[in-house]
Amino acid sequence: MRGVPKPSQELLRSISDEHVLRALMAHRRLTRAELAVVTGLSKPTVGESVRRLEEVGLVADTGERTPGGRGKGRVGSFYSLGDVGVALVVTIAHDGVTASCVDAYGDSVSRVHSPIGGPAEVASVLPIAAVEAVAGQHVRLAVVSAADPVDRHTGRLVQLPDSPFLVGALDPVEVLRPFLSGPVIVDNDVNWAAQAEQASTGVSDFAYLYLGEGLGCAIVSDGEVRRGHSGLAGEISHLITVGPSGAAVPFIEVFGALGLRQPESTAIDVARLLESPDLDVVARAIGGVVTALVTLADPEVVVVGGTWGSAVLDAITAACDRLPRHVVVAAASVSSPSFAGAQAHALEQLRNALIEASRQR
Amino acid sequence: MRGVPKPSQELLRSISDEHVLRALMAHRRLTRAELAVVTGLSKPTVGESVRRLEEVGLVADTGERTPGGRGKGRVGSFYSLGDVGVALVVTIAHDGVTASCVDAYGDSVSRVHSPIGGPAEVASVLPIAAVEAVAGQHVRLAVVSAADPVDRHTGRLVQLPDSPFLVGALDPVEVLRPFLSGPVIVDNDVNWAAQAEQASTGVSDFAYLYLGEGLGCAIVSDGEVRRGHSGLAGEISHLITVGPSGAAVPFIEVFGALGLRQPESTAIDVARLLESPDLDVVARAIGGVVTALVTLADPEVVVVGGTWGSAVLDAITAACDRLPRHVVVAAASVSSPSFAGAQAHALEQLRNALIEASRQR
DNA sequence: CGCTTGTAGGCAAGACCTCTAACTAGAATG
DNA sequence: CATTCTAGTTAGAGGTCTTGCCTACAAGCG
Repeated sequence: MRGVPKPSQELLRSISDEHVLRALMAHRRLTRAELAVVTGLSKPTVGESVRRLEEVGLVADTGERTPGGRGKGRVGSFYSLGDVGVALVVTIAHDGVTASCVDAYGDSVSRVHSPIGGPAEVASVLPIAAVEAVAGQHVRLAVVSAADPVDRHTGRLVQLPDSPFLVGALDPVEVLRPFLSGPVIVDNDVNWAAQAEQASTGVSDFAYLYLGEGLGCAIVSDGEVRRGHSGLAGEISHLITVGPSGAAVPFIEVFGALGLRQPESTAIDVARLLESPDLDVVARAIGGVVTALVTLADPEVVVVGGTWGSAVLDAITAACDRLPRHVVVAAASVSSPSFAGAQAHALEQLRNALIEASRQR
Repeated sequence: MRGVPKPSQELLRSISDEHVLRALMAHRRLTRAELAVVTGLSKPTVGESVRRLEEVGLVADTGERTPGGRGKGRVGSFYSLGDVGVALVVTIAHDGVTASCVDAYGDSVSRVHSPIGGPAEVASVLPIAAVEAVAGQHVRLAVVSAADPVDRHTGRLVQLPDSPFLVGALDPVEVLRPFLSGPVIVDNDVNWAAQAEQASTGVSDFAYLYLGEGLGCAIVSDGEVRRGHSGLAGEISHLITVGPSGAAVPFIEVFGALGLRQPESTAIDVARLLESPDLDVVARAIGGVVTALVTLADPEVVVVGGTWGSAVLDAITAACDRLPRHVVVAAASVSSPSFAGAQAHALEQLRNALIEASRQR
């Protein structure tokens, strides 16, 4: 039984405030009369709510006045959110760090990209990029996308046996905590990409198969990314599939057996892979992975993304057509999906934090 | 953004009523004074709510009075839920149909079991068992557990290629609709079993591996059973795993290759399996299935149930200890898990339906 | 210039809901 | 029979929402 709130006048008031705040988030600036129409509340109720929210600084009179094309009538005052803080969005990939701030309207108010030469530089570059993106603004929370598995409970990046470790050991929570007043939310880039795809397509049950230097997968069930107990759901390197000779081997070893891994590393050599004569073998192995996805997660569609995912889409589709349970395979449709997904989540959390703040005082 | 209700006095009232109803569901009978303590509401508020609910028949004066050991003081009246209807719980397995009614307190008020000889008899036995269990009561909804895959949208039982079809083609929604005034909720028995296990252990991320005449699996993520797009998540017969000779083969074919399937059927011959010298091969194949579970769903624990699941638990544990990603394997702890899970869901839905009814009038 | 029209915002009254505090009802106790 | 204790009711205050009406104010028109 989920906790039902106690009935009280205060509850009603906070619901009114939430309606007003969400309307301003969606429409940027509105007069009280417009707020009444948009929220469905009465004018006096809106008036009271605006007065309260203005008092605690969540809403501010913009100074703008209505007449200016709207014709006749008394001038109205436009209200918008006050100086209310932003959310920090960070993506960490093996080739660089991006930091960006998003405000409660969903606008990027800054964006900094810092290329890096290798994993070792992340720890030093990250705070610098963050400072620059933040630029003195009040940051309420941060959302981080990293190209490695993330421990769900600690937010730390973890290395799994025999898996490429692109970003390297890092504790983003610790690094970013000084810059903000709220939580740091860390997750794998593939999970964020899937979340962006979910928002874009509206499909509630699908799998996102990421094929790049690393191999990953995200599973969306009932409209949400499912991370599993430790946050390692979708780390498919060790999934058993069909190897070159038909033997049962871990997925990642298919690439080893075909000589498609980078020297001195566990990462995949994408350039060589794309010219390889063994693409059909790779596709058959991917077919085994898709079989696992279909049997265990039953997605409506398997979305394929990553640096070489779309290049081999036809081969994958052909391999999947031979499977006993049919499934639709499609290419990913969102660009910069990890960033988009992380930013969307940051926006949602920022908005929730503001609603929460309106309840406190 | 989930729909936030509009603020109104009526909303407060309905929340008060919900508190009173839930308190009575949990405690069976309470005086108004006790209701005030349990709900945290004031005495007058409780008094009003009881009056309203009594008027629409959801609450009734039991006639019982307090004094009887409680000492001095004015006698109080005990209130309880009125004649409020029940939920029908049905399990359909290859060897019989069980029908049972549960009331809003969670008590089974009737239970009927009808053995059957084969799948063909289900259609005729089901309505008879339902009539007997219902016995004229007002049934608000039904929850059905079936030992075959269930289409999530239609509630119909479906046959997957090369999978045993224990119960056979059936549309429980159509069969049961005449007996009740609300929805019929159908799902696979393994999913219900996992739900019972979830309620019993409180673990939010785990997998339930069912090993019986049929093979099945349920995945619980973030505290809920995840069914996938069509409801076929966990139908693992075709999952690729390690076969007898080390080749990559579908899980179900391991049993075929070892001669452990029943003649003229796709079901597993459990008696022969338990005496088989190839249990290590079976365990290794199950290890491949567990690997898929771990990589895709990242469960905290893999719970093993079914008619032969616990018998081979040690072999499974040994096979899983050799996997690169470690996972805890445990035996299922709930008895009659499918029934328990279905009944728990029926109870929850029945209670919600009553709260809903209190809002209508 | 003054009147009409139309919009923004505020005020007043009324309907409800919940709460506290005080009061009534009624049974056991000594 | 007075006391004590508990159940339930009544009265009044505080708070929120809504409807309906009023004031403020700018544009347009004769």
